[in-house]
Amino acid sequence: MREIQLPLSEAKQRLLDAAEPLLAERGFEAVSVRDITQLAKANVAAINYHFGTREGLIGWVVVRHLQPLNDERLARLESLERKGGTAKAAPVEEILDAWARPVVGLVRKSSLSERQCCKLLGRLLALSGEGFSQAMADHRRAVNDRFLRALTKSLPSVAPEELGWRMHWVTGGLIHLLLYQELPVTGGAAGAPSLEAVLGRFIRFAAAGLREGVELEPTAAKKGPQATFDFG
Amino acid sequence: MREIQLPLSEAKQRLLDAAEPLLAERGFEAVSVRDITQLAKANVAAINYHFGTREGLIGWVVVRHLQPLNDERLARLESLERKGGTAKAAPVEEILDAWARPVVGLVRKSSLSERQCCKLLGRLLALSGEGFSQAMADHRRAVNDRFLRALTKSLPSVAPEELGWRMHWVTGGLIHLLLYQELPVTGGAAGAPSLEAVLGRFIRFAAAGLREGVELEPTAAKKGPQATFDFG
DNA sequence: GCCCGGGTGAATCGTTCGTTTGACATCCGC
DNA sequence: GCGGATGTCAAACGAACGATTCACCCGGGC
Repeated sequence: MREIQLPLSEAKQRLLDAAEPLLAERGFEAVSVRDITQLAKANVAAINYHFGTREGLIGWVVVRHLQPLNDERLARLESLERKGGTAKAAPVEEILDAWARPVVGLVRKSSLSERQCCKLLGRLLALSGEGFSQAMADHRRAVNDRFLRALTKSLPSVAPEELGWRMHWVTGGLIHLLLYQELPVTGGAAGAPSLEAVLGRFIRFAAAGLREGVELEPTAAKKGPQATFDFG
Repeated sequence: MREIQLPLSEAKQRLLDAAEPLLAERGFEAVSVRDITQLAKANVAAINYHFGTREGLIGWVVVRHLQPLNDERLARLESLERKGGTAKAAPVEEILDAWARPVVGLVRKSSLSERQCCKLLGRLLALSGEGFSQAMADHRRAVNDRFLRALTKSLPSVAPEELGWRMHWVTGGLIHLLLYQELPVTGGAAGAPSLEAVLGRFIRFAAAGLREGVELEPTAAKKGPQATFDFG
């Protein structure tokens, strides 16, 4: 499922680099091809020439960010499961860490500012699969399934369907965190905490929510039908 | 702060009734005045005549839904605090109930379908105060402050700033719940649970997250500076 | 030298947008 | 009956949109 990262022509690169901060700040609907080409110092026709349509460019932005995110999520989860062996289930915090933490790697690697990259990622995640290519949508579903399975193994006393709902809400929390990270900071006495710190606190919060109702001595797992659950 | 609900002319009413399902389904940017007037069987000029501008109409939609929501939230919280007296703090679940549950009342009362009303409310909450009138923004801030204060009283061992962050994420969860309620349902063995049921499970989940780190015997509250925190 | 394909440029296409205009309809107080 | 609000209507406005056209430039192969 992991696609090769084909090298972009310099022109495509420049157009994408111009588009991304605009899309991050204003959202996908509020950016015109003229805004992008003007910032990229290119001609209006350039976008249609290189990407076919405006939506084609948006699609590139989507895969350029969500593909690495989902790849890294999967890689961390697999590393986690390899480390623990097949028998032992990974702790919830570590699963959530593998799920949420890759964001900081993307933000670091991106040429965008931290604020802009977070906003862009938040907007992309908020799409929830709408308007994705089939391959992207399938990949996303697969990652969701893998994480849900890991969580089910880690929290056998919580019904898988309930875990799906809870991850759905956790996803909403992460999106809100990425989109409006600056919101709660205003007026705070201390300075804004770093993204890593906020994510750490978010993971603890989310883990507690996922664990709700779990006794210290886990009851036997009630194996329900393994429904496909798309919590994104 | 509670504004009088001034009666609308029949034309305004009809335009708003036509606009709301469209805005719910497609979002605020993807609905044109012609879409609205066509559905309302009115003339294009009607919107500008009755609401000044397109944004004026959107503003009416905002207050028509968020004002009652925030009013009901405050009313329930006050009723909760009256019931418990000034000394005892309300349980987290009940505070969250007062915060989240009013949406089902709005959905019931609305002429929109449950799905559309939820989507519209989700979109409105996702605005997070952007593009609100000053009065609406102030009201929202006041409600947030009240709830944060109540939670701080109920969970004195959690730093108020931390509670602000956690409510920020809970807000994201609620928005995601309202916007994509249908998402996790596909493929589930059982039918879709009702909105009330989902909200109840969400409240339990959120309460567990808010309580994270709280010991059974609460430690002494560390009174930090009461920063204004806008978690919406 | 020559051509030819990849790429750029200015200009323009047709469409849709929010808003405005001015003529016309309707109703109420006088 | 008549004048003046109060709305509604078709038509048109200017601006912005995504997309396209066509002339042009430039580098490597024949």
